[in-house]
Amino acid sequence: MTLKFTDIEGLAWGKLLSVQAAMLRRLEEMLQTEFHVSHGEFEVLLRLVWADDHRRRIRDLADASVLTRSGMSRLVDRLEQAGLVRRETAAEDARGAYAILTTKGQELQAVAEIRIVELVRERFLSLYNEAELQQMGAFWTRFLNHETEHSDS
Amino acid sequence: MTLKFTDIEGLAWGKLLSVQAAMLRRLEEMLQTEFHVSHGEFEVLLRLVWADDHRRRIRDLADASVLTRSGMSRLVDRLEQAGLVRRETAAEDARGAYAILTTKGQELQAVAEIRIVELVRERFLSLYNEAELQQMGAFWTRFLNHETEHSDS
DNA sequence: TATAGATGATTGCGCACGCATTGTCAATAG
DNA sequence: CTATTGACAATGCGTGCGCAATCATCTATA
Repeated sequence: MTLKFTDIEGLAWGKLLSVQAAMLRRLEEMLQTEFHVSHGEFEVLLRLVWADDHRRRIRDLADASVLTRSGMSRLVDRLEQAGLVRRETAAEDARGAYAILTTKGQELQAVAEIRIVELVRERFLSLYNEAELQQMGAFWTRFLNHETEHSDS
Repeated sequence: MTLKFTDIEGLAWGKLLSVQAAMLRRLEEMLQTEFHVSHGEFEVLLRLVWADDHRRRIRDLADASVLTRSGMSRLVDRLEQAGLVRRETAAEDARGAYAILTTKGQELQAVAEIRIVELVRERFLSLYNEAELQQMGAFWTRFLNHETEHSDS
C-alpha cells in the first residue's frame, strides 16, 4: 500500500474527473444559452416528467439531488418564477409541498432532453461501441451497489 | 437516431454522473473536516507541489482549473490567509503575480494527499482489478484526446 | 517613440448555495 | 386531550463564485 497513485490508478481515477468536468461544462453551457435553465434545474424538470401526475414533494427532489432542502426550495422558486412549475401544499400532509410540472415546463423539458441526448451522443457515447458502453455501465453499477450497501450516510 | 437514450447509454452516461458525484462528496467532506480546505483549494496546493520552485502564475492556476481568474484570485486569498501560500509579483512581468507554496502548505498537501489516496482506493479503485482499471483509463484517454482535437474552446 | 490594443490581477455587484433557525403540522406517549 | 418530539418547507445570514469594470502593465504598429 503505497502513498501515491500508480500510473494505472491515476488514469482510471484522475481522468475520470476531467471527463465529467468537460461534459458537464458543455451541458451547462448549452442548457443555459438555449433554454435558460441550469443543469440542476433541468434535472428537476426531468424528475417531474418521470413522476406520477408530474408532481414530487420538495423533500424527495432534494434527497434525489445534490442540494439540501433549502437549496431545492429556492430552485423550485426559480422554476416557479419562470412558469415551468407550480407549487401546491400537500393534501395528505399540510407540512409538505408539491412541485408540479406546468405544460410549459413539460414542453421545455422535452425539447431540452432531445438536445442533451444529441450532445452526449455526439461528444461522448459515439466514441465507444456497444460492448464498451455495456462494460462502463457494469463498472458504474458495481460502484453504486457497493456504495449503497456499505454506507448509506 | 432516436430521441431518448437506450438502456445501455443510460447506464454508461447517467450513472457516470452519480459515481463522480458520490466520490466528490466524500472527498470534499474529508478534506473539509480533516484539513479545512475545499477540494478546489487542495487542487491548487497539488499543482504548486508539482511546479518548479513550487510557484505558479495565478493565471495558469485558473486556466488549469474550473475557476475564472477572479475566482482563483480569491481562492489564493484564502490560501494566503491560511498561511499555506504566499504571493509575489512576477519579476518578468509586473502585471502578473505568483502563488508560492509555503512550508506549511507543503506539509498539509502531503498529508492530505495520503488521505485522498486512501479514500479513493478504499471506495473506488479497490472495486476493480488491474485490467479493468486499465480499460477505464483507456476509455477516458480516448475521450480527452478526442476533446482536445475537436474543439479547444 | 508614441499610442492603441491586449493581458494579468483585482474588486463591486448579484446570485446560488449551505447552515441554522423558525413556523407549521403530524405522530406518539401519558 | 395534551404535551413532547420529530419532520417539512421557508428564510436570514454568511460565503464562494462569475461577470463586468478597473487599474497597471506589456506588446505591436506606425
